[in-house]
Amino acid sequence: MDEKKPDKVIPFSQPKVSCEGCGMFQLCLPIGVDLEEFKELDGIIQRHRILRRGEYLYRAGETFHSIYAVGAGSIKSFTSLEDGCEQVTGFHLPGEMLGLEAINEAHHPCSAKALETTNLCEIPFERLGELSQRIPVLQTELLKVMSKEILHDQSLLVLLGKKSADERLAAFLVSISTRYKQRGFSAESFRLGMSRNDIASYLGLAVETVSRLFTRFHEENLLQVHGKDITICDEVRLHAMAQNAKEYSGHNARVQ
Amino acid sequence: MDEKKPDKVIPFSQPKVSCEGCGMFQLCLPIGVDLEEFKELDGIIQRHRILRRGEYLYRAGETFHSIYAVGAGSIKSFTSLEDGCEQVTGFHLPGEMLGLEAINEAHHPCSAKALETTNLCEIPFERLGELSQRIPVLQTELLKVMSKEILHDQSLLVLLGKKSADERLAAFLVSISTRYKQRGFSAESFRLGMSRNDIASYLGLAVETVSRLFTRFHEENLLQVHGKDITICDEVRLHAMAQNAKEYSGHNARVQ
DNA sequence: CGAATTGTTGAGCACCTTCAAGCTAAGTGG
DNA sequence: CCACTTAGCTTGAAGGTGCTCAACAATTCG
Repeated sequence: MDEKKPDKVIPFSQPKVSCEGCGMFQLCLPIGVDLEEFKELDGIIQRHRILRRGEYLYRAGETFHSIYAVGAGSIKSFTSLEDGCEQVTGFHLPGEMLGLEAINEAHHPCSAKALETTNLCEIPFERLGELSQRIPVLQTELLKVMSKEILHDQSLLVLLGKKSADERLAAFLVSISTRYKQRGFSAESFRLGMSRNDIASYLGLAVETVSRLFTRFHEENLLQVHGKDITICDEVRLHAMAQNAKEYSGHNARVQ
Repeated sequence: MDEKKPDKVIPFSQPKVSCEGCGMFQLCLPIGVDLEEFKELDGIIQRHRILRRGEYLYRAGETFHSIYAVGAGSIKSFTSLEDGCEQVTGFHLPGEMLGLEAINEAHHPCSAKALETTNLCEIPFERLGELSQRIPVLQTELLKVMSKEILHDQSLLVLLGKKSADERLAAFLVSISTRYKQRGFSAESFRLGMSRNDIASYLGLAVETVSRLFTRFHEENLLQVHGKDITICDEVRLHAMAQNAKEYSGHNARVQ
């Protein structure tokens, strides 16, 4: 795990970049791991697994080995219900992790599928466990990532439990926008990798409702919508709406 | 479990029972921690914090120090929205843990309040971190508990995203029943510590709807309902309903 | 280019919410 | 101990939000 032959530079073809060379470097395991420690971590990570649109990363029921970090592209997590329909439980954008919900069990409780061509880092959980035994910061980071996931799910609970359809879509867009921004991408313009169906499932709405909302948001000059390409026009109002759809309308929300 | 100094018996007043003496012993940190290790864990746990009905364990925004395990009684977790109304995010029964969602932040993202007289063990997170650095099994267990929480939240997402009111209440009752059973209590008869309002919030429904459902379930001989005291009469049908309300009705669901 | 999948739009209706009133239970003070 | 107050629960009636069904448009893909 320590001694490294100079295999860092790979001839060509497969873009096998080490974490240090990866744009997502500070993002996957955010901070505080010093360089020596980091090399150990780098050593266990299996880099650049690539999936094409529609391919599965794992399926519900498969045995759990690794957690994953998204490099470029996007992934959806979902559970399939008895009657065949899916409930989308999360979208994973560049720099985000997935697979954490499986740690408790021997097998994955949900499936993960690429929404577009996506590359990921695979982190064998067994070895990550050993490693974080030795590297306190790593343990803390791991717990934080999991805690963050819990937090995210709970904010989703509020969304599904209390919010109207308007508020849900607004909150969804704000969330995506914020996450892109954190990763250094544009917060105003982005492409939604997922289908309207996926969005509807995630937000607990019918597809038709989501579709109607997009056109209405467009008419109200909140957004520019061209299929999957979204541009946020009135960020302030969208934020206000994400919290409370009734108060926003008409008069501008007070400008922060 | 073998050599014990006679410090087990405490003079009197404050019922300061060690974990070994606690009925929830194997439940909080389920398994596999050997005795020596366990004593270390036992050493950092602050036992028997007691709350009366309505008292807060912590409030949203307070700084995070500890996670908690419920001994007897029950706790609700909830976030308060801008407009004052609450979204209940979880109920915590004997043997279950709470506070995990705060690990990522310095402060608690939600509040926790006792639904009845409740005693808890407080586990300072800082020291638990150090300890699990030394005791691999403990680290694994901690991750598992968190992963389980994620899993639970995700099953709730499905509930709120896809299920009808009938299915939601049925699933809720099945969940409570199952959890009591796991802890060695009756799976058929139990008292719901929370108000109808709390249940409604948790399930994303109006209070009136929940109330109506209880009376309907009673009329259909699924349950006996006397205020907060519930007895499950037709467990099979309730289970079937929790998954798919339409298929269940009339004809018996196939018996497992 | 044609087939298939995905997205949009419209109309009607169902489920659940909202509003409103009465009821029960619990806690308080005289 | 009872009257009073208050909060919580139940029940009814009306209305709206979002769903279902259905047809059509647009996009993707072989």
